[in-house]
Amino acid sequence: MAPRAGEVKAQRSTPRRPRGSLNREDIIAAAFELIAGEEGVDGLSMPRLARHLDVGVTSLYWYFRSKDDLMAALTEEGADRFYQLLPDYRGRPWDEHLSCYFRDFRQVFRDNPALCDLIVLRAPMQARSPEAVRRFFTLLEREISALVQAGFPVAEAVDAYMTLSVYTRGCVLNERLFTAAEEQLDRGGYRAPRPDLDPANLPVMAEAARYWAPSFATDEKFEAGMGLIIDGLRVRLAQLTAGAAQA
Amino acid sequence: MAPRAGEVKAQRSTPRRPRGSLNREDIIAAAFELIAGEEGVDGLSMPRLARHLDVGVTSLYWYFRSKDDLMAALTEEGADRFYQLLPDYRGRPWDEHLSCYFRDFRQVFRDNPALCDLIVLRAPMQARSPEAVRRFFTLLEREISALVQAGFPVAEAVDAYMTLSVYTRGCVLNERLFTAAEEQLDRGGYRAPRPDLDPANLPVMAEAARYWAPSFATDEKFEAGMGLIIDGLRVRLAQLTAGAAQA
DNA sequence: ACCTGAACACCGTTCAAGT
DNA sequence: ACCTGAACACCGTTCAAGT
Repeated sequence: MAPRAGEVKAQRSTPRRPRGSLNREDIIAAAFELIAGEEGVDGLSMPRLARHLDVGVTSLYWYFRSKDDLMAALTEEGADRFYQLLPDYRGRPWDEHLSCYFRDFRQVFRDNPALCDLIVLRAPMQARSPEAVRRFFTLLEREISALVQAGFPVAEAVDAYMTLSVYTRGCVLNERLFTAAEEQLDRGGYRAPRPDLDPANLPVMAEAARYWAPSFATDEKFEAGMGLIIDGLRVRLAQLTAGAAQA
Repeated sequence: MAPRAGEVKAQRSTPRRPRGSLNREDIIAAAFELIAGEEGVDGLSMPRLARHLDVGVTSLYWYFRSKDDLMAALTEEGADRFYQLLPDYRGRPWDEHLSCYFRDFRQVFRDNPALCDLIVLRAPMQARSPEAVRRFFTLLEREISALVQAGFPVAEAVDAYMTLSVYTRGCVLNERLFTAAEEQLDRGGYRAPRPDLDPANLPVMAEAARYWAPSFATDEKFEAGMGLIIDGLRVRLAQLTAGAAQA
């Protein structure tokens, strides 16, 4: 069937790329440009990426077996970028070190939604290459050593770091889902009115509504939770040093 | 173009459904059957759902404006199911109450991956109907009242609950991503060998590897983190009662 | 009022080429 | 060795009907 007049098949503008003009790194870089934009990680598609690179869609499949394969590479690159954005707070007291570090940890994800989607929402560690894992462990070495120097045994230092990491990513996830839903509601979704909390049936929640932060997303709420965990760590450390003094 | 012999257009088996034979609840129930199965939430599609119901795809659009609309309904129903699976631990000491409650909180999500995907990965509260929010607040009233009775001011009780909730969902997310990635690797993905941690460069991590739990997914690790948070709460409570005794 | 298939734009992926 | 379009199965959604 002949195309109707004015019917233009979506197609590449240039006739053909020379042979060496494409490579893995350029594709990954272009993908990061796309996901950093309006459409985000969800808006990334192979056709869109090909268009952005002015390449035939199928050319991408020479460098990546599948979209999953590409996503794994993006996740890996994203994780590296993330580690490099975390400052080094060594030298401060251990509790101050921790709160500064995880405050920034959270802030980096808030500033980079694409990084958040890549790492918090889909990057378990075993999906990464040996080099990426090594870089990850190097970061952990730095952070966990600081706790060991403060007096924590290695096992407890690991638990401490992981607890704060899990908590922080939980906060980030909460906030990310919250803002995503807000955007969707703004784009014409039905927004239900807040139900009024009857103080007769729900006396505590009626009062709690005054302190309520949707999605636990404020700096204050994050700090409150982090403070609880660090207080717990202070207790442990006190027990440990007391035990050591006794022995 | 006439279809080739043996070419069968995927189509409904029965000729046409009577007029009142479909409704919102049946569609939601069928969707839950599908997402509870092998394919999970990601495998849910409008055509698949229609096939499962033996209905024309477009019939679904009479009851749900869009797939997003359907997903919101599933999330809402899922949240209700989740609340009902949480047992009531009132009457126990506040710290025991909390640890039992959040231990179950985590276990429910581990037992129901579909519920986890629906609620942990995409259900911020403001996407829910007034009734669902009311039911949610009713649960919170029960849980937070227990903390208030133990001596926490309302604001701190809310923070305590939310901190544990965020931490627990962080653990659940971690584990969910981990198992999803494992499955993908088992389905023929390339699995990189663990890098060996050179004790010369990474002395602490080399020792930590012995205590390492991938994805913080063991019961032990979960309990360790929860214990830290509850220890932090004990500190607060002690400060509060000391302050009250002084006044 | 409720159910329907045809049709459209989009997606991921395979394949059989071209250079 | 690298790049390509045609083609396929699938998806979400709209529309103009049928009953």
